Amino acid sequence: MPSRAQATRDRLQRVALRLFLERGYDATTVNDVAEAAGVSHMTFFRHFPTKESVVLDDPYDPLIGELVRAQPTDLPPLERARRGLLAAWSSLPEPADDETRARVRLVAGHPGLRAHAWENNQRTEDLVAEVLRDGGAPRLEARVAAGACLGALTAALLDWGAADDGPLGPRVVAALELLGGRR
Amino acid sequence: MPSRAQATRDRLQRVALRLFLERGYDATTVNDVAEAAGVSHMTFFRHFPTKESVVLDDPYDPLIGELVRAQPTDLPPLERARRGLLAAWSSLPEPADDETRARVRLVAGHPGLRAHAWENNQRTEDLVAEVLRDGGAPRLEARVAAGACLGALTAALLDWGAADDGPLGPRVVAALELLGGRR
DNA sequence: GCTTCTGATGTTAGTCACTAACATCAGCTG
DNA sequence: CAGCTGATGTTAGTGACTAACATCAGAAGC
Repeated sequence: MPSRAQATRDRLQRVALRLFLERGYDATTVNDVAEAAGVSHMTFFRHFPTKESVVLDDPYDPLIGELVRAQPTDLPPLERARRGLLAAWSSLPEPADDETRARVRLVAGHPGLRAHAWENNQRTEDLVAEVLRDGGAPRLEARVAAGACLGALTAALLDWGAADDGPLGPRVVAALELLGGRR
Repeated sequence: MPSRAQATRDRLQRVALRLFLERGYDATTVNDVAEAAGVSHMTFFRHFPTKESVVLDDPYDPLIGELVRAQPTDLPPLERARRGLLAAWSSLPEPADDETRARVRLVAGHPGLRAHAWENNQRTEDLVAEVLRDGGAPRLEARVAAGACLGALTAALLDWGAADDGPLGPRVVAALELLGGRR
């Protein structure tokens, strides 16, 4: 991980977020970002495969997979997914700073970005569904459980982004609790 | 609904699906589709706002909103959403023909298309969440219920698309049943 | 210090989705 | 047949993204 490249990458990301917030995402071209960061647009694309990807990072999949797998297989799949995601959440550092909220809002307010964010989510969902299937769940049930839990997680994140106050954690926990089978 | 325009639209959609299946989505340009349909690329974009939209139609939102709203407000939001979506489903014609399955597969196999399909889904989700809030549900709970139900629906659709046999309807019903609070 | 090698970056010239402005053409109405 | 209107074509863009090739900065070895 050479440091010059890493510095350029960080600079691009920082500058991009700032410009997107200032001028709006669509009104900011990749060229604007590159120029403001003092590089050419090619350098931008060497660090980020798409304009959207500069806003969206999501490296948590492996951890989630592990922790869902660690839940007892005699639970119903929905419950297993739920507990696994709760466990994953509680083992992560709270990333709920203001910059993250700004990022969530940026994404929430832009259909294209929302769609891309959902792609990440979908990858996680596929992973969770696969783990559930390995634990013996029928395919449909595995997918539904994964879809419902990830849907709830996303809802919590968007809800937190739209709110002005309060930490993310409790919302995530509350969202997953709501799937917990009380009626 | 003038008939010439409608005919052109239908032709574009038919030709597009055929070419996408034959050559792949990315390898087919909008110009290819337009040319094969005997029109210019501008005509394509007059009928479909994006290349992706020619594959994705989704006019069911208003019905879903109505039917969720029609469920008793003294039910928990998740249950209300669940029953409303079940009602909406059972009042729709079964669209589960081979062409639809081909379409679902096309979408499932292409990240960009999946993302766009999710946008439609998100619109529906927002609508359902809003209806639930109108019925007195707290914001987070409304979003979670909507997210979980729509996630389950999508899972059912993808599951059906990936399978070789069987109708869609029962899968949808089964998916929503799985959210029905048994543990 | 100088060469050399390599990874980071720049330049240039594309393709393709998508848009705006304006021209034209087909079919219907009077 | 004149005229109107909606469907379509033409042209000329912008902007995301890619490929090919050139260059430049810094570390490694001499």
